[in-house]
Amino acid sequence: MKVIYMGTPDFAVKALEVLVEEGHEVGYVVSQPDAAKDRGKKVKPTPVKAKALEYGIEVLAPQKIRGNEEFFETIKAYKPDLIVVAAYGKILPKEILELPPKGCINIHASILPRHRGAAPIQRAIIEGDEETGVTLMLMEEGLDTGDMLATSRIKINKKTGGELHDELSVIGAELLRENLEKIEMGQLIPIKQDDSQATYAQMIFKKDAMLDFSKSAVEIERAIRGFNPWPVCYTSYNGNMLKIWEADVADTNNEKVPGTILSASKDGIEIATGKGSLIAKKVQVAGKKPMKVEDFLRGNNIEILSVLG
RNA sequence: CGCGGGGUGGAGCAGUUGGUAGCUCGUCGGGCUCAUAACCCGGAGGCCGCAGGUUCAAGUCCUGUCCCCGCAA
Repeated sequence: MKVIYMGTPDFAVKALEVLVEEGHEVGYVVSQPDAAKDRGKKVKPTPVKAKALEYGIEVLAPQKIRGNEEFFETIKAYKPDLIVVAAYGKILPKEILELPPKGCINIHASILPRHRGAAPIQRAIIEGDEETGVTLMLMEEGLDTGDMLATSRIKINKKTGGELHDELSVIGAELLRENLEKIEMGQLIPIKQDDSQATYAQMIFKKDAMLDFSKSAVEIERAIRGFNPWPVCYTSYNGNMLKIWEADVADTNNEKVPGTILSASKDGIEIATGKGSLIAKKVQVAGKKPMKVEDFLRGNNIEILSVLG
């Protein structure tokens, strides 16, 4: 098939590889415009763009999609059979959705209709879901509201946002691979989403990762896991930023103010929360790499009973 | 050239007004002990990121360079 692929971050790289590996003609790859990011303000291509360039595929990175005549005419002239989208980052207008005969197919990192939207992977962890997955769906104008074509499920267990992200990226790409032929043949049966069960996974901002010790230790641990490796839950200790990369939950009940450091040893730094206590296992301070509490304590003194936040 | 912190024995940190390096842990050997992640004794291990400069003398001052990290986007 003649395919146009739209995607931006790491999550979307695998699916592009699958399209190429399966022998489809990817005429264009559409990605977000390069932006000055990271330390030093260096402009870097998006992961998907980088992969496309490796393949020698022409990359389009329009600033705007809606009302962009030049862009629309370009892809229209290509006459794609199918458009595949994975974490592209922009809403596609109706005219593009209706362009390819086989439709626009999206790879979404959740079992729809749960977690529609921007950050389905992290939100699934944070909200304590037992499992999540990937959904292959036909796109329509609403945000992740289209009919579902196929799903693949996976247990979350104690995975971090990063681990789950990587697994779902592969699972999503494989789900696409398994269904490409059926898509081409029109053999998949679209299943309507039950809108009454829909939830939205809001985009994540750095401030979302600020720790609130008045919550239960269980909830906090999930946030720490979900926000790892980005933005990483943080609090402050003596006015300095302290990130917590990994933590366990303990039943220990106490009367201390949430955020109070109860103890500190090689086994972790125990912190009082609204319910139960949290045991930080891996932490990081500004300018340093994340390190096990055991290592951290060798060179840093932690004052017991001081309060974080 | 966006702002800032840092690169010191395997790990995490100290290192004062420049005078050849110290702590905690680990590690190796020995001892105590029913036993131990405990305790005691002893040992190994560092061209102090790299290059140059100032100096009688630099981890410690100056310049350049590489790498890591926090913030901001």
